Amino acid sequence: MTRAPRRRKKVTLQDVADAASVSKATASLALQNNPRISQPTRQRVLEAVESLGYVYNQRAASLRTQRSYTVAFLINHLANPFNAELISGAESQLAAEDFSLLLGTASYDQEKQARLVRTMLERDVDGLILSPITGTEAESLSKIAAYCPLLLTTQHYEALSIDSVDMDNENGTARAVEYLVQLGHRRIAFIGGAAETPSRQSRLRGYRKVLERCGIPYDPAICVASEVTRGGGYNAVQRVLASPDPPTAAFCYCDVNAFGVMLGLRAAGIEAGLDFAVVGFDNVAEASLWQPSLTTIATDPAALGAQAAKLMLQRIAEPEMPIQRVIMPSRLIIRHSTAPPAG
Amino acid sequence: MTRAPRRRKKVTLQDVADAASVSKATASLALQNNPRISQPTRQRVLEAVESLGYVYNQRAASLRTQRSYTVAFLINHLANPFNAELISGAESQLAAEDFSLLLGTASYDQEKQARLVRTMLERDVDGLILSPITGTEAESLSKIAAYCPLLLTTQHYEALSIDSVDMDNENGTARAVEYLVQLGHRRIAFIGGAAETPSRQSRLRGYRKVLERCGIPYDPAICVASEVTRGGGYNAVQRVLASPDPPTAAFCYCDVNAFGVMLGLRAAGIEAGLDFAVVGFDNVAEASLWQPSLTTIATDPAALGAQAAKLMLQRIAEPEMPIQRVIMPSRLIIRHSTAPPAG
DNA sequence: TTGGATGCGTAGACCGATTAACCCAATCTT
DNA sequence: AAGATTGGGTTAATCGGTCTACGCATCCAA
Repeated sequence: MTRAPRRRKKVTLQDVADAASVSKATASLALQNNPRISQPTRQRVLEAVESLGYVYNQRAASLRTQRSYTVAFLINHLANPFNAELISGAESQLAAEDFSLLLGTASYDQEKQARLVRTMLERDVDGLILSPITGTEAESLSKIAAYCPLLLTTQHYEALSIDSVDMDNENGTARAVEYLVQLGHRRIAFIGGAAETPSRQSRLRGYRKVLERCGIPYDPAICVASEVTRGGGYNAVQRVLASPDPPTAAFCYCDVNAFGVMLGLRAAGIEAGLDFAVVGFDNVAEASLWQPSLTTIATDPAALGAQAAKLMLQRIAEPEMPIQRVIMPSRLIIRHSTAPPAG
Repeated sequence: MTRAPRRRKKVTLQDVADAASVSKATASLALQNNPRISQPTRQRVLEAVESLGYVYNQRAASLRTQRSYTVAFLINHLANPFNAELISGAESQLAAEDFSLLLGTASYDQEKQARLVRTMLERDVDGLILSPITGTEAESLSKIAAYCPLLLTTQHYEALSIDSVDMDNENGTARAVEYLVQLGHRRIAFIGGAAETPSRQSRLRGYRKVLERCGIPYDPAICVASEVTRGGGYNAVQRVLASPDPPTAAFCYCDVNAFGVMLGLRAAGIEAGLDFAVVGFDNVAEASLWQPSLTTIATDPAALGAQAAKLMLQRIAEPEMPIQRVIMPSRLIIRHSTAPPAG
């Protein structure tokens, strides 16, 4: 196999200028289509660019212009399809405006997140979109926000005035629980989600609101937090089934928990969609493939990402604009894991 | 055009130097732990950094050092879980070496890919990892490679001497087909994959090698390409079933095609794993959830991405090192979609 | 006493763009 | 005809770092 081609020294704007027999300034202005440069001169510059194979150096330019046309996006874990879509939506939106996306994955590691934030600030990004690890302190977020445009997604902090784009946890959950009530359920469990996280609290709020509106008492005994895994759902459902007055339905914090719940039910001889109603949240791809297919709340993570990017671009263009909090709509998708109570 | 954003003026190294009553050069060297700077002086500089909240400007430095510590990774579509894992693996590897990853998604659009490549080169990345769109011309690739370190993944070009990291298409397929033969199958279809793509050709090569070795004739009538979607597999399997001597098993180009094949079989009253054996390729998350669960070739996309990143870092460190082609191993995962031929 | 070393910093030229300020004909005003 | 415009460019400062070459004490050996 041949060796790597020797990399030739890069062509700079000065080289272009020399080739076109103009000054560097003229070359620069010509490429910016500045009306001050006459058509024939511009033409000469463009020809020089072409013949020398000049590639614009955005990095050098940004030193002067103080704009990097780059936005960082930090998430926990890319293999999570929700996050993949989120990033994907953001990237498309950014690319459409000639921005690039610097990606960082923090892997649920507080320290790694901090290191990545640091790196991104050193990279001098125009903005930072963060899907913070649960447990990230508000103070460290406001420190970042003081330094560069910051936008939170997936988790927002009530107390901080920082741009955020989130899905509608509260109303989405409410819609799901309402549906269960409509089916005739009165004992509805709330299963899963890491305790104390803002997103679980929002969903719990939506859940309680509906109960209240329908005159159903709230019973902490059938509301149990868990790890956001199948195992978490599996264990949690066992617990609520063991309660003196077991539920006939469950709203699950997320689809993954819901899958665990369905497995846990089956282990207890109960079949979701027949003897018990299960609703999830997220509408991940597996939701429609599961047996029975999962009734769930669909959010649109790509739209969420796109919206986050759009808002960030606005913020960059207009730093003094008032803080915005965007809530993206969600909708109920009815499948086969839900049915009226047995009997 | 909006007016220039009023950014908080950032603290520069000069500010730090002033605060520590040293020159800019000294401040710079101190932060680099250069032995030329005495301990007390270094200490003063570090204190100034701390008290002023100085943030290093990697972008400015890179102008001088000609190293951006940034690698671009271009893929088609991030929502594809294979790609998500690929990127994820690469990002971790890069972050571990203090590099950042600029992400671009080309969305199967040749022109968009070209635009992204351009943008990345203008961003002055240290290297570019590309999972090229099928149909990308070799010539344009070598043009890129002449300009900046380039690494191909997912598709390689025999004729080009460019670093590449790929999964083992040929042997992986061979292993799968061997397994089918061991089960007793003699009529084995090859279904799916976009015609003429390098990766399909490699897999087809692996398939034919095994047939040859086992003295089974190759029959183009039961080897049909298709779109890389469920629908593609669905339609393709109908075609081979209609052949005069229909197969009893199928190797599918990828899991997604395999799912389509299973659906197509079911539509024809045939059940995979009972009357017919189906093998996929990729081992996507759904493969284990499907009914019946899918026997498939597992590749490890995260490891692939990590390896790509690792090789790129080597290449950046040593541009003249000989071109490398890495093939990542794959393994057969036996599940329930395969069984000996009926009867 | 003189000529190195040696230790610790600093001056200032870069890197590759952008852009404010200026310059010089040619043309227009009055 | 003198002064003001205007069109088309150029000069040189600037962005925020890095790094080579040099300066200046101090100390040591001969």
